Amino acid sequence: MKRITIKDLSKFLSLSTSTISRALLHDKNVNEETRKRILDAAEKLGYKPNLTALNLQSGQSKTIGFVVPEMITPFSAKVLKGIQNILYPLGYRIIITQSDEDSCIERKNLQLLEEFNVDAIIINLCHETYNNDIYQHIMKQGTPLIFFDRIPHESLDVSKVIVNDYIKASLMVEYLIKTGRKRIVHMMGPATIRNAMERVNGYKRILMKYNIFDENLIVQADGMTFEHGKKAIKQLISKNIEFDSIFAFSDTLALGAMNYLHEQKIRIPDDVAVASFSGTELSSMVFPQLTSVQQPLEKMGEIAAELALEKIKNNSSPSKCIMMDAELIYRAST
Amino acid sequence: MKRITIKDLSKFLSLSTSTISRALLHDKNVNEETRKRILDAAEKLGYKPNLTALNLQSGQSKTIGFVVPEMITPFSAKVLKGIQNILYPLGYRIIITQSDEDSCIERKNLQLLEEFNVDAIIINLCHETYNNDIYQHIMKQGTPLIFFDRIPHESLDVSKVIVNDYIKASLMVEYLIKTGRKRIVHMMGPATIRNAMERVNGYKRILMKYNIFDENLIVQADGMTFEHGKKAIKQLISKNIEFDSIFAFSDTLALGAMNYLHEQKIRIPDDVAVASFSGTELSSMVFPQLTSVQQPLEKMGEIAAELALEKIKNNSSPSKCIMMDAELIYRAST
DNA sequence: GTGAAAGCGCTAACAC
DNA sequence: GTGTTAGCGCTTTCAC
Repeated sequence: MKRITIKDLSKFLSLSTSTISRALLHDKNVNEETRKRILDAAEKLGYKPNLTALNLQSGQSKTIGFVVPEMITPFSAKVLKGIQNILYPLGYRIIITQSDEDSCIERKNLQLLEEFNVDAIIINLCHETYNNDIYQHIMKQGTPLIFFDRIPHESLDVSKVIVNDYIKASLMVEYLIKTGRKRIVHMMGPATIRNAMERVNGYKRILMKYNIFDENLIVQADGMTFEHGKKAIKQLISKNIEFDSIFAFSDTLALGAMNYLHEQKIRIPDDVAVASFSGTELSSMVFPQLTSVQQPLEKMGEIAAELALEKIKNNSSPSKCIMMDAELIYRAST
Repeated sequence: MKRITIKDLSKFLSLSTSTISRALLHDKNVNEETRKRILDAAEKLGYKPNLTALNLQSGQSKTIGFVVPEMITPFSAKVLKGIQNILYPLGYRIIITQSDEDSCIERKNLQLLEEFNVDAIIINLCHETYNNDIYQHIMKQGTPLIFFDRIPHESLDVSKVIVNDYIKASLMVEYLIKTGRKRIVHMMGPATIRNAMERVNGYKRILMKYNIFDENLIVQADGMTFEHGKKAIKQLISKNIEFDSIFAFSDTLALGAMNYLHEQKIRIPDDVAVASFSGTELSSMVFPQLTSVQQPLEKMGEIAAELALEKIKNNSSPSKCIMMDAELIYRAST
């Protein structure tokens, strides 16, 4: 089923390919009559432009790389949706790679995207710093890098999309306090993730403000999975440290913790309230439904895509850091 | 940061572009000495082949479309992983589109993929039949269509990857009976999905075999979301129909049901056991962890990708229907 | 207002 | 064993 090309049209209409091209591009230098004939013929014969040829010509690959740490929660999928909203209508393809929270895989993914000659890369880091050399290498090649959610340290001059982790964590913790909780555990994410530090700092600030800070209430998950969350809370309990609530770095960690609490017949929220930070459907698919900081993920994807487009148009355009607002959603777990 | 091309190499080495090309392609018609010089230079200057040029040349887009009904559960992401395993190393891009369980969106997505001129499409249907015309249209264009999980009726001559829904549903239901359950509810998926019919038939067969079939125990969810599952079980309960277990069409529906049971303080599995059909991490992230039919999703993705490659190589190669084995995983919910 | 021709980066058929 | 050339589908000078 050979595709109709501009050449076919040119033969069919006994016109040069350039005229056809012009008509198709709405160039004014085409007789109205001719234009119509061409458009009709194109329609009738089912002409579709060959994107590959256009890309070769323009020197772009019209492909954007999207690098995410995981796709087990709907987090990345929602951001992806936003990116697609913006980029698909513009004819961009999106190549997705999953890093499985592993910096080595992330590294390989970035190399893969380099092979693919992507026009830009939108990325949510695994762990900060480990791959800094590659980020810089890629940028030096002239490929714009846009970060969202988990971003690297200031050192890199890149555009970013984030929420105010520090403030939102503070607000969530303060909310827990207002509902009468005093022994609030923070299940912290890996310290190599900048957001983990922001959130723990927000947490600390509030607990100190209310004079109820206790170092022992911070538990560090060794990783980002459900099992890590479960294990962390198990250890805490085995140490006989009392607590009446948990503020977790992510939905996944929170779910792990909740699962263990359930197993131990600890009631949520009666005995222990649970809150998290994320904003995916996951929070409302468990029991009890989870109170959490809801990030505007789809919107974040859209913004990230727009930042990418800006940089594609002009790579030396100034980098922006867009701070999005996030909403606290109160559900049954608190 | 202009990319190094074969022409640059040719100038740099004072050789023709064809010799360079040959060396790079490991063509034997190149002097060993020359070959080495070329490869060294390519390495040193950081030569990367321009995939767009290759694609234009070969007439392929080296792009595969992937159409899925949703990405809220990790289901599609796992299949995607399998597809990526096979296709990324071969230089294929994968374009993902999400249909949100809506046939209209699926339709638009398929049209989008047509614009992108993909070499093949791997698809998990929303609802059967509604878009049959488009499937046929696409195939007539010469674009291979590979179905997995939810497949269309026999009428289409396409390759497919599935599990034996009928048998596995039977086994799961039989397992529930063996654990002493007698009033087993089946929460059925939309009848427009072939698998829903297969699974309900498997369910029926076993209940009839044990002489405990009761029409009232089949509830039909109006859709595929968590809320649909919740609503369906709520209605059942409001009708005062007694039951001691649920076999749900999908994880998502099962979770909705579980949520409602929890709300009503109905104990799982003590009062009501719950089992589902799927095979994602979701089943082990809830409480109690969910017994389910675990499909080898990543493997299914790999097979689907291979089937796609077969068809790309030779579109008239015979269509295959690969039936994968699925495992019953017994967890705390039963 | 239209056509001829060059060129994007690469491969392959054809010379030599 | 190497070079020349054409061509993949398209846009875009440059002529006329």
